[in-house]
Amino acid sequence: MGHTDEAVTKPLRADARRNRERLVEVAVEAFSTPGRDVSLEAIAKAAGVGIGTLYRHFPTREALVEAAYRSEVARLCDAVPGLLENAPPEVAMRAWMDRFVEYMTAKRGMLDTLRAIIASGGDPFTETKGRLRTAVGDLVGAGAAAGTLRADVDPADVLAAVSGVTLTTADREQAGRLLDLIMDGLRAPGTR
Amino acid sequence: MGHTDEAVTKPLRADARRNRERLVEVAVEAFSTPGRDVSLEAIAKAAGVGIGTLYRHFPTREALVEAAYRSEVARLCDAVPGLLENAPPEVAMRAWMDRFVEYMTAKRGMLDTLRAIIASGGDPFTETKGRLRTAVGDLVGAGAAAGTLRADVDPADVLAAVSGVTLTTADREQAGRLLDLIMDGLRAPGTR
DNA sequence: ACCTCAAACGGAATCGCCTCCGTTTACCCG
DNA sequence: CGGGTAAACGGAGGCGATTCCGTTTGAGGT
Repeated sequence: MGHTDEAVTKPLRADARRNRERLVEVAVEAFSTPGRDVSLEAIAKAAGVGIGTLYRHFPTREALVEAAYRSEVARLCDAVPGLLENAPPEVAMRAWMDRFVEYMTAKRGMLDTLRAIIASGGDPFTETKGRLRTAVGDLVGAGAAAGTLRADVDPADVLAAVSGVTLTTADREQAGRLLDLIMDGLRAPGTR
Repeated sequence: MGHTDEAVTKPLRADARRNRERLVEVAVEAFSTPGRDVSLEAIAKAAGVGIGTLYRHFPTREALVEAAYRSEVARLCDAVPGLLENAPPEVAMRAWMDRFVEYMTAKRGMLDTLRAIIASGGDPFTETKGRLRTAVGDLVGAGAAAGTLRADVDPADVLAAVSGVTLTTADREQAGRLLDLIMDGLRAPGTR
């Protein structure tokens, strides 16, 4: 009755888990380059497994893309605690934004397939959106607690702003400048 | 100045036109059976042409489906004058409804691909809808002029009603009874 | 009637998707 | 520490899509 997935997932054999991870890893890499459409066989080979193995783990191309997508989101969100440990919140926030740009860039290569997933009834977004919101919320919260970031910021707004930057900017440099701009707006009054 | 397509279409060689027609014909037939997904090669063979010929005329599967769809609509609309010549308007209307049911049945087999066409930006409907409206309008007009059908009927409503019947009924017999019912509603007062 | 040539034809060849099944291997148990 | 077993592996094979190019043919000009 869970709403997200199965609590009864069997422990998966060691080699199986290894291969699955390997596949997602390669898939992220492969899908990140836009324009190139990679064959599943190529991904399997790059991951050092047979095509059959790929298909057992991901019965359809969509399943693989979705896994790759989720994996990227997870990496992004999991990075937050580490960033907060090693730097003051406002610096962590800025660093996280940079990662976000990378993440969105990767997503572009998957866009077509993600569209297909949506068209066929799936919804890869609602879950991941929640996770992202939480991640930003943690950063904002830490900054507010430290007094360096404004406390009245809606994480969703930050997300939207950063998304906008990645979608509209051409190169990294420009994106960096815009992110700096956003950061300025996030700082608590008097901490400029 | 046409808004629908190219006024500069070259006259197409005789054999080419023959083959194209043949292909559409076979495609309609093939797509009309739901569930069966026909290979393009099968269609080509059934039409007695090589696979290359099929691809030259219809570069993608979608192009073929759309052509088949348009062809069906055209057949349906073109039938109206003939029906009106050989029968009083209310009888012609009823006969046309029967044909409409057949047409919708055929469309079901194409539904998936039509969906795909829409998803990729195409719109196979607006044009055909207009043609259908005109066709029904002619039938209604003739009936009104003859005094056997109500004059205040919106063709779009008739279309909607008949569509509803085809979508909800299981067998021909039931559909026939419902169409009779609709016909009754269309008759001019006192002509029951 | 014949010639010419662009248009049209057809199908072999290539490629990716996906299935199926014989082989290998991790893990548990005595 | 073997031994058994179910899980996992891997790739050959079947199938459809799509391209490419050598061959055929309709149609206009002489």
